[in-house]
Amino acid sequence: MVTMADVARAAGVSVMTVSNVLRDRGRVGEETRQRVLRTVAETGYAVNLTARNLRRGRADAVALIVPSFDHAYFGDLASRLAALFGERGLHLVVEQSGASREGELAALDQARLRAYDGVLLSVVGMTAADLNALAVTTPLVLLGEQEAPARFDHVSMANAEGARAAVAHLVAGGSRRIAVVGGEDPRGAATMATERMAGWRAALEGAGLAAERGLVVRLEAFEPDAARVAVREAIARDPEIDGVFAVTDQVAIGALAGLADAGLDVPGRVQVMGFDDLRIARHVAGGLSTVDPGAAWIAEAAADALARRMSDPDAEPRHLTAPARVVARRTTRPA
Amino acid sequence: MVTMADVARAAGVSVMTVSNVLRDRGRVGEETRQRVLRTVAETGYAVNLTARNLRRGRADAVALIVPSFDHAYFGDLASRLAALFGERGLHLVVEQSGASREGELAALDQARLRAYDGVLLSVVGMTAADLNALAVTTPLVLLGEQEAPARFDHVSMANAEGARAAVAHLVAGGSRRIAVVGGEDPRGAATMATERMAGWRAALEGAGLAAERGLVVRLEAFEPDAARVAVREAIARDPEIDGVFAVTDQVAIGALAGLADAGLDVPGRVQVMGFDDLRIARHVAGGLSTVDPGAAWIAEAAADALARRMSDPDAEPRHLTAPARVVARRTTRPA
DNA sequence: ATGAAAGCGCTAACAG
DNA sequence: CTGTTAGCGCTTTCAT
Repeated sequence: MVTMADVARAAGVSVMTVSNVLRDRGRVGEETRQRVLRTVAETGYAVNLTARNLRRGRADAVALIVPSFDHAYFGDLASRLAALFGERGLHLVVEQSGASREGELAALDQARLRAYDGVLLSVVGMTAADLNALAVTTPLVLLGEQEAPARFDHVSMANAEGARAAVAHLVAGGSRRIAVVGGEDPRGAATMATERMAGWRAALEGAGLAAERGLVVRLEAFEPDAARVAVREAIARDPEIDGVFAVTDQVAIGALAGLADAGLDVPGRVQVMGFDDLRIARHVAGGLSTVDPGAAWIAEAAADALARRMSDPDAEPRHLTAPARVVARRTTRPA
Repeated sequence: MVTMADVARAAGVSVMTVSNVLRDRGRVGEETRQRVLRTVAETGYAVNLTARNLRRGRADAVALIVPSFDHAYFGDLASRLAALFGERGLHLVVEQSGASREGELAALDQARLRAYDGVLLSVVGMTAADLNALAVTTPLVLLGEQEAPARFDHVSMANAEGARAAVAHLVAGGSRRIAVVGGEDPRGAATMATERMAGWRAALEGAGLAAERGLVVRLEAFEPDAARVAVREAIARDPEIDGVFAVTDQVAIGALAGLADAGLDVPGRVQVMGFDDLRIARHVAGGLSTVDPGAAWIAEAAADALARRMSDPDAEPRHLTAPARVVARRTTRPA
């Protein structure tokens, strides 16, 4: 491995001159500059960022920690954030926590985090207590879950309100027995699904309808396969179901497949609503009606919040919620 | 920021003892150990990985560089790889190159790469010449594209053969005018799309059908929106089209939407084939017929190849190709 | 069982 | 315009 000292020796200058040339700092004679550059090219030298970062005390990089790489929502978020941080001269790297409490705790390992100038954490498995116990010194912004300790910056989406509006839209379209597919968190924590289910309940109650337990379709995983099977079973159990609110678009896609399996027309016989407005949403089933959680808004708010926290560690923590919006397409009937 | 020296002072020991306790190395008395551990907890100390990595000369981390975070295929790949490397005690971080030649070149910045023990690069925009010019010292394994310089390890999928089999399946199902949606790379480089298109051509020729230029539907981006519009236009231009081979499932989903817009029955009037076998493939349009490119195989081969390269930098480069397999579902007719 | 010294590769600060 | 000195926080090596 060739070091800066090797380059310096080969070019007949000091390491400082090499360093200065490479960073365009200090005053370096044009001739010397060229010689150093030539030597760098000849030797194939590249700075050791680990050493540079250690010395400078920063990395010019931020991390996004997501529950799973394998989810369209996070892919989209990561893409947006990469662009946003890029504009600020910061590199974005993505790490996976595994969507479990243990995974998140491990991913939040102080040591790991300290290698970055800032961290965006998309919480899923951790409880409020876990978050409270977190002793992180790296600038950190929490994403996604509804509740977060006041001392953290937090950017969330309007899960409950978006879900309420979505279900209200189903009601307006004429559905009376609306199942919620996704169910609540087993631990009763304020997770995305729990919040969205609360919105479902609120909408039903607001319309004078009963939020019966039988209408709650629990899922082990928020994936199409599980949803497809579960919806088929739910329909078989309760043929009166005439509306489906899926807690995510992925779940909605599975639900649509399950309804198709059962030979039920959408939206004629059963209306379907998703949540997330994934890019493919407009292309499935003629256009999946869903809730736009404000992904662009969230990415910008998160990037701003982290930049702010990085420049001022003592700034007052901010809790921001993106506005959600119902996107009516073809799996629901016009009101 | 609390350092190891701070902890040592507070615990009344030397930094070496702290280091030894933290890494479970060396012989440390139980009493001392407890005292150090207590001090670590009290001070909230966490090792500085940047310093540790500099000293140790490794990071216990590998990077996966993908063209875009925002693509289901790469999300899936990243998930699989994270698990595979996790088993080997290596941390996986994902970076985005931006799917352009410039982006990839920037992402391949020697300096960045050297911060990892190994790198997996999913090539898209770079030409063979670019790859050849690459002077990387970090253990590197190339992924995805068909051609790669012999000196690199390379794991690819059977793009041409998979596409050939897919189109042969369309022919067997009775299609005679089969459009390929995705088109070739403008630069004529051996990209995924070009390879898959070559497979389309081979299948047609093998069946005695003409691979007319009019059957090639070019796309600016391999996304549903673009595909939907392009397919609508193609069908309007040539109503005889009775089969569609989409170069990716994402494109296929858009193509299906376009065919639905045009009121054409799938698979009765037009058969549709995708490529990738994304998880949602089985849930769209009753089940999208597609090509399984062997994602699991690829992830394992890539992880093995990189581990091997990391342990032996001089090992003979290997070029591996995953077997592809047609998955016939409901958007094609049985032969 | 514990500690002192040296140095990983780089850059800030200052000297010339 | 260029070079010297010091040290970022840690681990390796060797001594005690």
